[in-house]
Amino acid sequence: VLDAATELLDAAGIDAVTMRGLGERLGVSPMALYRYVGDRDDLLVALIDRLAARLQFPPRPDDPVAALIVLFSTLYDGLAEHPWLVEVLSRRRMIAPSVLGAIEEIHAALCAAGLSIEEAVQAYRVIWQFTIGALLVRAGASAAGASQQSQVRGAPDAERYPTLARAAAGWTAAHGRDMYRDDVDVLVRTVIGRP
Amino acid sequence: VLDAATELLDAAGIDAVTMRGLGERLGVSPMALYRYVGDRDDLLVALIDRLAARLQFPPRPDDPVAALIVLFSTLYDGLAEHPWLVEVLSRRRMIAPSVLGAIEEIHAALCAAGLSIEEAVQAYRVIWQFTIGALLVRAGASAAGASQQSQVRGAPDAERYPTLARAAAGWTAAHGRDMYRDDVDVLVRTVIGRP
DNA sequence: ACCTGAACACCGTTCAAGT
DNA sequence: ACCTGAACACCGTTCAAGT
Repeated sequence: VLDAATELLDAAGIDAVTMRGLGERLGVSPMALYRYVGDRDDLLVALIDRLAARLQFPPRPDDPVAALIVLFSTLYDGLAEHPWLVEVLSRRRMIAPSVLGAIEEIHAALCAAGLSIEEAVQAYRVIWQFTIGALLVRAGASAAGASQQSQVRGAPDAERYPTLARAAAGWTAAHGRDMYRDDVDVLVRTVIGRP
Repeated sequence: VLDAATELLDAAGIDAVTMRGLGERLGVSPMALYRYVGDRDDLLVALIDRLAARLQFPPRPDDPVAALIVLFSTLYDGLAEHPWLVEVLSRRRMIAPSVLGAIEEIHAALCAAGLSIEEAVQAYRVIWQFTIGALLVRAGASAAGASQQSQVRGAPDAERYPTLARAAAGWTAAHGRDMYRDDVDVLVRTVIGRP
């Protein structure tokens, strides 16, 4: 059912996952699929949950801060492979049941680090929204990729934007590399109040 | 040129902004538009820059922390009205030239608060990615809206997810309200190191 | 220069009809 | 129950042709 969709996705990308294309792959009319998924968006949501279920979390360190970084990094890395994912997430609110375990662990680690349950919820929301924003920025960056879309090339007009001009070096340094790991590190530490 | 697209967008939503629909509104063939935009995605990017240029920033307080909160909140509020925006951003890396002024001010305020230029860049990236993630989550939430998409309804299985069960109250509290202002507040303060 | 018509190669989805 | 054919109402985009 969804196996074929996953294969199709891995083989030909998200654009190939259409009702018609999937029907063809299964040797079946596109209409037959509507008995099983109801909707194309439904299909995509189910696909996301499948990808989430595939995530392999490495063993968690005892230190809550280190454990949090492992958990978030694994989520980020796993989702970063699929840029189309953020597009679906922007259309459908969803919490993939498959990641509930990880979310539980994150909350537990935040509490273990000394936060109250309310503080943990807020901290989780902040870091999660940061994570998903990082994914979105990354998706945009990879999509732009070879295409010379980077407006604001070189030093931004020092007259009008003096601080940005000074910051240009830092920007281009951040440009290529993926800064998620560093950023989530400072975020976790500051949120927990342990610099 | 883009005026018509903006009107169409405001009147009938992003789905109505198609080459064909826009051509019809202008009393012109869809093909004529390709002399002016090159691409549908191009059109959407230009539209985003237009929305960004429309943003009205209130006067900034002298206190850098307060100024940062005003700047980010205004960006957030302005972009939150257009959920389709994150979809475009996920496909195209872009920095709308119209918001460069705001970005400059943000960096300046971060430096004024005592951060080095490198720290300011990192702080900006973290808060910006958090902002865009908040927009994405919000877009998903509003899209789900009336449709009963909220899986994980009620208290999550206390057996398997004890911490989440304890957190349930905090979650449902956060559910309806928009927490951006509160969240960005703590984020700015912690990043600046002034609790 | 600027625009059009006709066509290509697709979509998702509905709905009545088949086995 | 499960599937199909044909059709509906669209898309973005190419390309040769018009004024």
